[in-house]
Amino acid sequence: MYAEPACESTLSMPTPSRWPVVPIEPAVREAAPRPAPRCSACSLRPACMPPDLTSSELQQLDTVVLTTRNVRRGETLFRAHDPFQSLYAVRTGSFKTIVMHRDGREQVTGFQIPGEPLGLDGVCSGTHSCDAIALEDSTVCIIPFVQLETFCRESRRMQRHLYQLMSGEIVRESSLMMLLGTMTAEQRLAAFLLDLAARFQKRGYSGAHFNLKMSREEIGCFLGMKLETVSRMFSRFQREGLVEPNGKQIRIVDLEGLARV
Amino acid sequence: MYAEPACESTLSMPTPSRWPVVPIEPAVREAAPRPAPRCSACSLRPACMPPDLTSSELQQLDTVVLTTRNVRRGETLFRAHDPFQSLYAVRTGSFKTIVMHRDGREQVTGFQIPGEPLGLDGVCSGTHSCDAIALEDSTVCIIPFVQLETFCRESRRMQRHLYQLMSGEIVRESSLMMLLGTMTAEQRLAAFLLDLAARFQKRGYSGAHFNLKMSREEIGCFLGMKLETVSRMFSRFQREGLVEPNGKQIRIVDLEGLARV
DNA sequence: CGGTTAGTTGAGAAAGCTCAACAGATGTGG
DNA sequence: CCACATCTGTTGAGCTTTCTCAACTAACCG
Repeated sequence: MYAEPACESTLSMPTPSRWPVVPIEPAVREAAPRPAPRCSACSLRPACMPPDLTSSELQQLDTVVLTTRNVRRGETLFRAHDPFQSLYAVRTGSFKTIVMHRDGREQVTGFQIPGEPLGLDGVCSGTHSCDAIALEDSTVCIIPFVQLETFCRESRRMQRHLYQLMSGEIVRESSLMMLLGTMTAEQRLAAFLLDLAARFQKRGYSGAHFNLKMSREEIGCFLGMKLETVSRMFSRFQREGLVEPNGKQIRIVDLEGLARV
Repeated sequence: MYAEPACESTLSMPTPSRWPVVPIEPAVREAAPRPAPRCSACSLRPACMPPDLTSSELQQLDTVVLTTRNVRRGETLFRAHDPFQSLYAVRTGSFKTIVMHRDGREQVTGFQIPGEPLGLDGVCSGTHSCDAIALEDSTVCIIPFVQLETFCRESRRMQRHLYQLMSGEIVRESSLMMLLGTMTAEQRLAAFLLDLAARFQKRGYSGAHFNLKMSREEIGCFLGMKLETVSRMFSRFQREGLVEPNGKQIRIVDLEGLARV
């Protein structure tokens, strides 16, 4: 999400569909799984898979991850209560995950950018517990869970990787709880921008200048505050010379200052 | 924690230590691992392990979980930055897990009662990311992670169980984020008491009458509010006839009312 | 080029925090 | 076993942060 890095644009180029029978029309192409460019050749593999797979493991991985799926902006990849079949890895674009209370209140529990996993919530009950919604036109790789389990019984590296992925999600959520439980609105937004900057940097994009794909309301819903407060905090950061916000374009001017907030 | 159920008291009876060499003295006995009563015979197994293990799987489980450890009230089972070696299952007593910010602010991320897991945060980086502190004198089973991984490659049931355990933790934390992000202080305390009641009921204790082992401050630190606010909310619930709090003794009078808050 | 949505800003209201006093419970040493 | 010190919990008063409601502007879309 956020940035539009030229270097990834090839990933979002439409691939000819080999989905059986179904005629290739926009409405269909959008929902239809399609052959995945192979993991073994994927530029996102370092972000997504263990670094040290052998070539035979890579080969087997290619037989597990066979398809991708396109999700248009605003559409759901899965919803709460959907049966859980597969994990997903964001390939292009970006998503938000939300949990909904019965009374309609919703909480954004995360934003996912390319290379990041989706669907881990579904393992425990066999049913998804949140909605995953595309923030822009996006693509995901589909990882059928039963096949992945089999693979993990045969490959220690892959087994360990999946455990680490899930544990990482647990740790990420703990620090989010810390954010929601102990920080002021100002500190939350600063922490959010710093986290974003770090994730971009890690992927080789600029950590200082990016493009938010989510609205002020979605940021607020993630950080536990109202959109007006988000907006005020952006203005405050601008006044203090920490950040140069221009709508969804964000330029971080003073990284250390932001960290000190 | 909370309740002192007579039915579990046998679990906390001291077992003769066979820890090699070390003389049996209080200071030592408290820290020393000791032989675990076997999983195959454990009354907590339904809460802790998959329900459908074969007898050969049970036998193998007994070779993985060989020891327990006692932790005195206020002491840590592990700390953030400790190397990760093992998962733990609470056997008797109760724990809190906390994440600490560099500036000293801390957030309680969970309370664990018998049958619940500890240490899943350590898998992702090989280092624990939180402190686990005993709320009362407690015992845990020690589950060496490398052996568990081996077991999971051999047993689908166990493999699936560990995935479910971790995913369950992810889902639990999401709903906590929802709580912290969208609810009022009153709603948070109500949700907390209801969650507690449900967990007790599930273990066969009274869901309507229990004994909190954590302080008002710890509750506040978990729910993202100050201890004074926790205390005021307890008083409010009492005035409204929902809960009969008597210090740490809690009696839930009107479960539906509490759910409606 | 209207109509709609997203973002900014202000003013007043409300929830929760801080500080402070006090009461009960708990623990400790004489 | 009591007296004293220390924690833990409760309650009140005033203050701060954030929310709510409202007006307005800019950007986007058909």
